[in-house]
Amino acid sequence: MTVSPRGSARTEAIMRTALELGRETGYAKLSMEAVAARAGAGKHTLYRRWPSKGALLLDSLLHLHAPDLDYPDTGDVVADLRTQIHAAVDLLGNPPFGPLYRALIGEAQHDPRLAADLNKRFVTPQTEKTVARLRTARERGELSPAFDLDLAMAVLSGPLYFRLLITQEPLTHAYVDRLLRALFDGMGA
Amino acid sequence: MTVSPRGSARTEAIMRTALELGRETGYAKLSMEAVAARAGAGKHTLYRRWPSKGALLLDSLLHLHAPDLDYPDTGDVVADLRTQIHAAVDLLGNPPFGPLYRALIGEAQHDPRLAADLNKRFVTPQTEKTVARLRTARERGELSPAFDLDLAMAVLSGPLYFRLLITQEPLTHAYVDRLLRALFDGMGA
Amino acid sequence: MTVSPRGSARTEAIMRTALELGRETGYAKLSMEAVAARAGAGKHTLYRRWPSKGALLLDSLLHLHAPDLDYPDTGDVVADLRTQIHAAVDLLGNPPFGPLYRALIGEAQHDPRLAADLNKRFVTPQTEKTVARLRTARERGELSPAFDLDLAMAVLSGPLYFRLLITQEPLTHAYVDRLLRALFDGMGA
Amino acid sequence: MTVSPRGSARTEAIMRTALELGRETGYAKLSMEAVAARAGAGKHTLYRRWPSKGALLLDSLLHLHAPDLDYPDTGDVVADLRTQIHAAVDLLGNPPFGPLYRALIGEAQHDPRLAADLNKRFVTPQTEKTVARLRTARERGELSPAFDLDLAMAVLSGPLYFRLLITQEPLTHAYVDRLLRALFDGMGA
DNA sequence: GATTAATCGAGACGGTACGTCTTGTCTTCGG
DNA sequence: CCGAAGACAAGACGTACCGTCTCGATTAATC
Repeated sequence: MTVSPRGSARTEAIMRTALELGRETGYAKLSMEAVAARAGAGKHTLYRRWPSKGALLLDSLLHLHAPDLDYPDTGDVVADLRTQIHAAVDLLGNPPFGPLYRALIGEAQHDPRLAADLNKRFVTPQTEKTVARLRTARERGELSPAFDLDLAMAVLSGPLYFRLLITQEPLTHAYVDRLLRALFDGMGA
Repeated sequence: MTVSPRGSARTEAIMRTALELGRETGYAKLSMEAVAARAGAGKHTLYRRWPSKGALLLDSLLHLHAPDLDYPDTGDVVADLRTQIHAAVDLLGNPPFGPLYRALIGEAQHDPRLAADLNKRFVTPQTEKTVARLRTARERGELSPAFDLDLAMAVLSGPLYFRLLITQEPLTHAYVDRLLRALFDGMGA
Repeated sequence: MTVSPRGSARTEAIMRTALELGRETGYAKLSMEAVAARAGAGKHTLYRRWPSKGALLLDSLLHLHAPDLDYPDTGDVVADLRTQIHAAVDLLGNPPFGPLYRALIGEAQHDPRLAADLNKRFVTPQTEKTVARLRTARERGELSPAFDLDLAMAVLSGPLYFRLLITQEPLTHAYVDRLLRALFDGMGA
Repeated sequence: MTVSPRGSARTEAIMRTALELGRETGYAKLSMEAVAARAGAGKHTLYRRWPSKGALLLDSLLHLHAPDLDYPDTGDVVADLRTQIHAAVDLLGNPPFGPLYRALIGEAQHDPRLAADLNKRFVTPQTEKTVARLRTARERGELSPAFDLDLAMAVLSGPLYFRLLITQEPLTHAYVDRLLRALFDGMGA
């Protein structure tokens, strides 16, 4: 990608401003107009780079809070999952990432392009890392050959997103641990 | 001269119009203005009843598609959950309820009052019914005394909402069955 | 509990409230709605009596500040005119009558019915009194038989209204005296 | 795609539309909304230029009917005044200027900023021209050194405005002539 | 005194316009 | 020649009044 250094500097400044405003006023009150004004940029300059405020914010979030959610591999899959999901939950459940991420998912419900982007650039990579770590464990025999990797992923993520988006209860480490126990030790039915 | 119906007649007519427009144009393009115009109502009449288009749509959805998601009790808890969650998934995963419900959850991400309403009037009642049915089963000894009711609820709901809101994969009966099997038979870890 | 007065008592109370509000907020911010609310009256009760806020205010002004602008007849026409026009100018040039009267004339520019009422109930009676006093003087020989009564009237009133409505300079006794001198002694052309 | 004219072209088009609508529907029924719609302009574009419909109409009237009321100087002050006031009366007493001018004066009664503008941009310049012509005559000795210029001005204008705004009798040349005669020949008191 | 009939308050209702805001496109002009 | 600055059309926002209309509750006049 051949962007002039001046261009990318401009781009970064705008993204920084977007996050700043997002943090201050919340996503709902954020407008391309306001970001342009605050950043001292023309609106055209924003629209040239991002098609919507959702795209701008997604980009800003990923560039400036580039989440480092890579999996450790200590040999103990449960411990590794625990480590990593605790980190994920700390990221998603707290400012500044959390509220903006929630807002982006909200926006994505009426904007299919944003939904696709969000999936492609954040959700899918994360889920794939988790599935990959589980697969490694299954290959090593830590998990039964019939272990349903995708379903396990969903059982871990789903309840967290449900809390984040629906009930808005806090995402705690304790809750993650309950989920892991249920997943690997069973519900005791 | 045409007399405007008062009170609840007016209210219902507006809600019907709101859903109609919601179905036609989608939530994003819906405006209080348009609903008022189509319903032949003054804007004030809408704002007198609902503080936002989110509130209007939530109300419309619940009044006019009053979901009948009561649990059967055949004595077999797994079969009963299956019956009921299949029904829930048919409702949430298809028009007209599905898309509008998704949109409302989206809107709720920037509107705390709507989020609270959504929980109070739809989500919480549904989860409580599920938890109640599970509790009955536990009291009868169908489930172990240590069975974590809330967690089970979350394991069933979470992945469905994750599909609905994040990955937008279809909500199938088969997927529900996979979840139920995982919950009651374990993951085979 | 609260007793609603009927008939003319109600009417007077509303008029009093109208003037009160007019004084406080100015004519522009006055609304039938506000008068009704402040007076603890239904809007219907106002519209039953007056077709517009202009009509209400005109009525209120004339009933509650019933101007006593009758002419003295001391035998000296100039002195009598002077007395009376000084009084008129004190009324029109000062609160509460002045500002509301100005506003009514303003409103009358887009409301022909109000214009007609204003003329019939206030302006014409006043001019006729002046003309009558002048006619008496002419009949007594104080003025020449060719003296143009209507024109004299206009020369006295016109400049005062011009100040009131256009330049908004104060209406002073001194200015009235200058006008009277010009009228009776000539401009010295 | 149609390109919207910018700047002064847009401004003129809007003013033309405003007068057009003013003529058709009258000032009272005129709305910023309607002007914007008819002109194919956004409402913001109107509000960017004028703070109120009064300001818009005043501007429109002065730009598009720029009254040419300059005084001739034939050496005969009475004849010159007569010529010029006849012209003024033709302008003020007839459409399209007359009714809109009346409406503006009406509006100015509740809008001090409009009142100030009206004075500054129309009334004062006209009166000053008249006073200047009279002053020239006084300096030449056509009028007595004691001749009260401002008062003469008021005696000529006042009755005309009185007719325009209060009694709504027509502004005729004959009436102007009566006024001039009274002013220069006296009332014959 | 009981029964009408009118009058009242309260405020819902369909409308219209307000003045503000944001969106995404298009122009202008300075560096 | 690019980019800031912002003009522009479009149209929704939420508010304010308009004048009409129900709705019961009071009140006064008639029986």
